[in-house]
Amino acid sequence: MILEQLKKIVDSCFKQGVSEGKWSNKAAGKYSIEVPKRDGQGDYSTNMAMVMAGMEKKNPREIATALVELLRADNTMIEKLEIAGPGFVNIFLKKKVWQDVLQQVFIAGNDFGKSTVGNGKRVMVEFVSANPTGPLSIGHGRQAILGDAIARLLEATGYSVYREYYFNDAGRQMRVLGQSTRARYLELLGKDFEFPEDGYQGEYIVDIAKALQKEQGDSLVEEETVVPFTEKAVELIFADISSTLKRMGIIFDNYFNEHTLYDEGHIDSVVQELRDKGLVYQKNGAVWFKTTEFGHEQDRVIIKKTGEPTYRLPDIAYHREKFKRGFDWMIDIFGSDHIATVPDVMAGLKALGYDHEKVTVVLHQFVTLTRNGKQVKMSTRKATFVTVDELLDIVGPDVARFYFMMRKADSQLEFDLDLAMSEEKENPVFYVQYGHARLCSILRKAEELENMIPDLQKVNLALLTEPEEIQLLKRMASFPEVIESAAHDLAPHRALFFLMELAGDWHSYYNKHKVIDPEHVEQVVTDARLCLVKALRQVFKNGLEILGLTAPDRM
RNA sequence: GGUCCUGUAGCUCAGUAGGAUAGAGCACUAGAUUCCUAAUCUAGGUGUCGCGCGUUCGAAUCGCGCCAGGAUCACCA
Repeated sequence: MILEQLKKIVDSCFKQGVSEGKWSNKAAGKYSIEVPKRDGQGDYSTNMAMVMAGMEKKNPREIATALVELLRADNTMIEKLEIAGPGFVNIFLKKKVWQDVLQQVFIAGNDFGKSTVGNGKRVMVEFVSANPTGPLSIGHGRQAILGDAIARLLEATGYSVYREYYFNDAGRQMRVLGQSTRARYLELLGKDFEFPEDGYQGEYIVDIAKALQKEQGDSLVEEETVVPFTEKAVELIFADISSTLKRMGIIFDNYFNEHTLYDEGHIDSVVQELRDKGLVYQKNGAVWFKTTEFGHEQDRVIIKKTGEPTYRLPDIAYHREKFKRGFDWMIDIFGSDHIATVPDVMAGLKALGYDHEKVTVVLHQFVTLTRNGKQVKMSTRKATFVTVDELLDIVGPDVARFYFMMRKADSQLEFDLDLAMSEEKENPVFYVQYGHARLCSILRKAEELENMIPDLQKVNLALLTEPEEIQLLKRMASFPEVIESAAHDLAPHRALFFLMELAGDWHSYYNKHKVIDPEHVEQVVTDARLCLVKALRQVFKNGLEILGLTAPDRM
């Protein structure tokens, strides 16, 4: 907000310069205003003079001087101006500008940091989408948290968000699941059994078999089909998955079953439509989609010679349904192993006449687990993987969520179990949460002393002049921008880093300055600082909440 | 071989539309607590930003070419 105001001032000075013939309009929109890295270089700085220098063939410092003269006319925000380095104009703002941030925080309250830039646009975030063959693995965990955090950020910036989980409980994988379950069931009853070669070896299959035994006794021994086994397995695994998601605080608006696409004829109609457009042909008994028409290296099979579709076809049909359901924007969160499917789906959508740019795919890299400094080997087949549930048992939902959000999607994520389990010093989750708890503690103390939280209108905010206080005010002021940019770039980690930095500023301040200390701190200063504390608590609370983390009052 | 991602301090990683002397946490060392929670703070130092060339006032950031690691290239999903 402060940046926006300053931008207006700078822009109008730029225009004034144009109308006075000091420079041309060429640099419009090319220059920027940013926060300098180092102290002493102002609250903000602009590179306008340097951008212009190249275009106008003039000395940047001359332009900077002219710009400074124009900016000097402002007396609302600007305290001081300096020309530095190769031609930066450093802008120092009045302290009052920062002190007034507290007003904004109090007025906005729980909404501070949120915005309406999304303008109510309907966005679907599809994530997790694991088929019910077993418990959620660590990789799913990352995706679940990443997707949910992106959804939360979009909600915070004014989008209307719909969370969807796409799954398929049919096909070969389900047969194998049923066969595995039957084998375990027979094993439990001491009968002969044959475990499928590529069967699911996890302990959870045994649990499912036990549940079946409890409900059905030995009545399924003579069962010819695999159906009751598959059904039970799917039922229990799905219950397990949704309870894991619930533990992580994730609630989907809808679970979309691939079946729907067949039952309602969407698969057939996609094929028909592509056929009508001449983009489909028969070869070797299979049906091929001419993806080469869309710049791909080779065509792809969409219906096998067995008559079954490959995964591409339902994926395309599913995305078409998303469009038909009227979403303005569709975000898919996938693991990097899905990379090959993306171009095929996009080609399908293009072929069907949809604007594929409304689909954004976020691919995240893998997760590795380390423990005692060594990488934990994970294999689903051998069931040596760590499930999200087990992880939650070990570290709890806040820590799990925090760690999964700590890296940008493009980076591989190393999950250090030792660090995550630590309840002391080095755990960044507690560092941030402790910041909030400390603020609560001070406010409790204020109440105990019947000090009461002072009325903002009566407090003299001009008493907040310590460098650490200005730093905290600045940091708070940037919160809405951070949330907006994190949402825009679908990058929750950036909001998390903000909270860690805010916590750092706050812990330093806490150790250096007293808020409540009748002997050394004047009451009027305490009042002002209590306002600062209250506002800080609000920012911590909002930030933690937007990311789905809890904000404990005490620790 | 094609496509995508990654390569920044001993380790794990930030670095938003190219900006000034490249940052944080961990680890290591030494200190800080009569009083708002020491799950905290303060002070110590490290870098050919994988390599090379180019674009320009200016490159970790953009382009091209290499090198290394990961993912993926089914009539599996």
